[in-house]
Amino acid sequence: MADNAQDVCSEYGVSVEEDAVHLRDSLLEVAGLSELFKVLADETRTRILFLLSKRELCVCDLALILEMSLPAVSHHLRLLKVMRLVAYRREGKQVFYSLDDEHVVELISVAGKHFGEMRETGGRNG
Amino acid sequence: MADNAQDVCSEYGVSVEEDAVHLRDSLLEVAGLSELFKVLADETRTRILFLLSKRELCVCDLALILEMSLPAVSHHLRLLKVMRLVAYRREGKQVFYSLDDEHVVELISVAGKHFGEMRETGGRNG
DNA sequence: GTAACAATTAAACAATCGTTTAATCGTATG
DNA sequence: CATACGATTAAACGATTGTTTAATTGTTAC
Repeated sequence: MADNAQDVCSEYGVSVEEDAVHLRDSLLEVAGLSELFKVLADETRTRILFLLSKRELCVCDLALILEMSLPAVSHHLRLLKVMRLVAYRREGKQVFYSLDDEHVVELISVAGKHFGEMRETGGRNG
Repeated sequence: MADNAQDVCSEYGVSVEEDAVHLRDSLLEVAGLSELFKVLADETRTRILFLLSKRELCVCDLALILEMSLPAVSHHLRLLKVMRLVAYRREGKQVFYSLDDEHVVELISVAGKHFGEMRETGGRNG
């Protein structure tokens, strides 16, 4: 019967019908993962994490480099703290942040590799 | 002078001042990467990509498994097409989609590893 | 204690995003 | 050609998100 059939919809393909349960269950494997991608979905946060992977920086340094307002930077750092991606320590009036996660750089690296290969093969020019 | 100094701000730390240029330039390395993370930032899209990494599926199959409306699924697939992450072929009335990118599964894998280790060490309980 | 600076927080606003509903397109069938 | 079904598109709506502005907290120096 339908062994590797792939249609379902109305015409009772039944195909996936059995697999549907299995496939739906398998979604547990990726449950919640998008929360991490949400963090990197903002260009500013990707930049912050990338900078912090190079060296420890205080908030006003980041604001200077990124040419952004202090509250804006602080706002992003708050999320990074909640997600436990950065560590911070107070030194006088300043607060220094550093990267506290090993997977972030890996994710950035893979994404970079992706667009790198994209440019070689994919490009939409001739 | 300031060699590994890390303060700047107003009190003329000058520290990063030189590095600021270098650090700002280095941001080119991560320019645009968040576009890929934006795709995965939505739980539904992560699920779709994950399902397509397991087998080819038509739109109504996805709608069935994800328990979502057809337009909603189609809407997400549109973005995945634009981003060249999926391939598609028409077969009669149905359109079958499949994963057409090797990095997506890698990203999902790393994210999964992240939360996996998070649960071991990080947990917010004692 | 006051002043100055770094940082955080809160409220307000614009902009973006995802779903729904309805309409349209494409293909197969009678 | 009309009907049915799968898929896409468009408009509309609600919800979320990121930045700005202003106010507040924490620390150092006078």
